[in-house]
Amino acid sequence: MQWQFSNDAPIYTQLIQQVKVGIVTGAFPPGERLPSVRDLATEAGVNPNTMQRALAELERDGLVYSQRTAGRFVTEDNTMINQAKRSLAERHVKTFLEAMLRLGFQRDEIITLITQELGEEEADHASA
Amino acid sequence: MQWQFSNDAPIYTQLIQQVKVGIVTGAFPPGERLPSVRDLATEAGVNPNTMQRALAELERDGLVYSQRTAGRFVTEDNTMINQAKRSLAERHVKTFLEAMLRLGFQRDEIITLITQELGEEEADHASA
DNA sequence: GCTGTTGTCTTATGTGATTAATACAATAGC
DNA sequence: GCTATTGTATTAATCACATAAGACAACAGC
Repeated sequence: MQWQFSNDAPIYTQLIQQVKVGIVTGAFPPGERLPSVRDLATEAGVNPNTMQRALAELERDGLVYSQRTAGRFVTEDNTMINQAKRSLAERHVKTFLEAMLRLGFQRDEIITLITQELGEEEADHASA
Repeated sequence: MQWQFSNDAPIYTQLIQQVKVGIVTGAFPPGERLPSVRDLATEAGVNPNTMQRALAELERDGLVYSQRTAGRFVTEDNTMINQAKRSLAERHVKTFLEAMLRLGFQRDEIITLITQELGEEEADHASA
């Protein structure tokens, strides 16, 4: 798990996002025990309280659950995880398109920019 | 000019973004005088100091300039404005694609999602 | 049963963002 | 020239975020 933060948003919200991404991408598989709050905090380089806050919020979403002293676990509900993934993707798509349309870009221009950038990334990977 | 803020980022950074968008979209045309700091602040529902901070930063970017007591004006440099627009777009595209690829979506899946969403928006507009 | 680890809670402190309330010099407009 | 408006600066107060340090009950594992 790679942890990195920007300074244009609260750390605890970024923690929520990154753990969530870790879950939907399988870095934290369904049913698997997460490292303890303290360990995760150390790993991410944040205060245990901050990590606790993020995990508590993920628990409210149902993506993880805690067993008093045994630790914290990723949900076994694959449907919920897929739902979370689809939800994340949809929000990204909507946010992106809203921003681009607001800037005045036409639909075909957006498609063009996307395919261009995808091509470049592919080229980058090939040359790397 | 529509002002709205989320609580997951400092207001002054959101102000910077929104004024910048206003400039590149022509809501604030090149060379035009902006409302005073106080008026803009009132309009946006924020403190004048916060608006001042945002405008000062836009001034460092060169998108606006201030004349002591006459007010603040949008740059007449269309090249700079177009450059800002392209820069904003590129950042949106990159951020979006990074997020989607990290979630594990394939290139063609991304294209599909985009075109789907664009189709729905078109339908929305048509029905409205 | 003991012990260490777990999630959880509490209190205190520091920092940055934001608001609030002014104040000032410069000057456009009359 | 006067005056109101302008950008700009200063100081203080408030709030959320983040850290720090420590405490507690519960219980898994021995």
